[in-house]
Amino acid sequence: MVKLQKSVDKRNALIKATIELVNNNGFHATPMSKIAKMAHVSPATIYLYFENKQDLVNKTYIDVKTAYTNYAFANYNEDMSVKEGFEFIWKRIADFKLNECEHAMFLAQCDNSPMIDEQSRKEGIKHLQPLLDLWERGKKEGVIKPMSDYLLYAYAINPLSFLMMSEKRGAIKLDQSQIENAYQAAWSSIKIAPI
Amino acid sequence: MVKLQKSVDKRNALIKATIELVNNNGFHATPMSKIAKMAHVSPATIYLYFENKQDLVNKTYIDVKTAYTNYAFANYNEDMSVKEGFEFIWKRIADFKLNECEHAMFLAQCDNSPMIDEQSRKEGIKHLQPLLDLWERGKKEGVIKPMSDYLLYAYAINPLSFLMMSEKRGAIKLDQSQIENAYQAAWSSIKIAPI
DNA sequence: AAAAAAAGAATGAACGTTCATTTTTATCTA
DNA sequence: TAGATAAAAATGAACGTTCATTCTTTTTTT
Repeated sequence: MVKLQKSVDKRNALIKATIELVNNNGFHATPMSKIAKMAHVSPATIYLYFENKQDLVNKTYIDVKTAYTNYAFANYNEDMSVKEGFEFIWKRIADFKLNECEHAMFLAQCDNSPMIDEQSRKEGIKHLQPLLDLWERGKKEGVIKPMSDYLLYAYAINPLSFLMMSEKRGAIKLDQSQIENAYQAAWSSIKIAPI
Repeated sequence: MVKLQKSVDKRNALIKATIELVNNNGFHATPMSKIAKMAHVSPATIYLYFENKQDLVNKTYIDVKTAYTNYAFANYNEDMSVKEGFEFIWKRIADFKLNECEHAMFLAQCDNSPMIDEQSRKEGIKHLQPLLDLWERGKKEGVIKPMSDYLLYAYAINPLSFLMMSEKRGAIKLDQSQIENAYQAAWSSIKIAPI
């Protein structure tokens, strides 16, 4: 049997340090030496786990994006009605963005800067399929507005990133009632209004 | 009389170069030497116009943010009804984000990374007041949902940033009918639904 | 005892900023 | 107005530092 060479713990520590340092300083102001220090590892050791700095940050991005979508769709099943399913997924995503905000901040920074390879970006989008399927069904049933997935995402999901950043920056504090407001805003932006 | 020393053109060229290079490479991967080259100026000259690199990027941020809000509120007047006023401002902002996308991209990157001083960030928010006033009026009239300004902004305005980035990345192409869809989504997310 | 993993020190390139000098502009004088 | 002079603006080269990455050696594991 080919044993698991190299420790998974060390890799995780490196990913974790990368997230924290990039959140606070940005990609290019985060030296490998600091990442190494925070992960209690020699700079040279990083290169046993990752090809180079760009590879490290790409892999970190994919890791975090995967954690995000795994969280979002955990316990979701397709038997739910479109409205129920959307509320379920939306609230999971809200949970993730507001509780795991280190991860969410990292994604927000990656998604708005040229620091990630186009390929890793594409890789990260894949995992959103269940939500896109739900929307497709919603459009067929006449429950969801017949708009492109990007428009639906822009209004139903993406605002959570803005709210998370605002909260992280101390501009607002999101309590339960505001999250409920946000959900209602999200739903009313994409649902087809009753006549 | 103290004449206008130093050329305004040169300052503008530096700001323009900063926007373009930061958009393509990020703040820390944009060397002063490249900014200088693109502005047809010696590196040392930059320091006659700005204190240092951080100051240059802060000033650029404020410049662009000001241009953004100036554009958004040009020709707006408070006599309009809340619905009319919102549509007017929204469409101006959409115009700006989709046509002046170099500027909009720069703002999006600044707003999601630690590259800007907290103080310059605050400075940039100020100019949004007319929109906040409109929303205040809308809430009083029972036309706009009684939510915090951050929530309203998150759903009514911020999605345009996401759409602009997606278009810039080549993922979508926004035609007039999609912009109209986006407007309807924005409005339905914040308006109070008829009973 | 051999192989794999990890380490710290070393390397060369790139960066922000400053320095010494030159070029341009404005002011003054005859 | 022409020429001289001073001040301001601009420059290219240089400095000291920092960084990603590699090299050589040591430690750990098999």
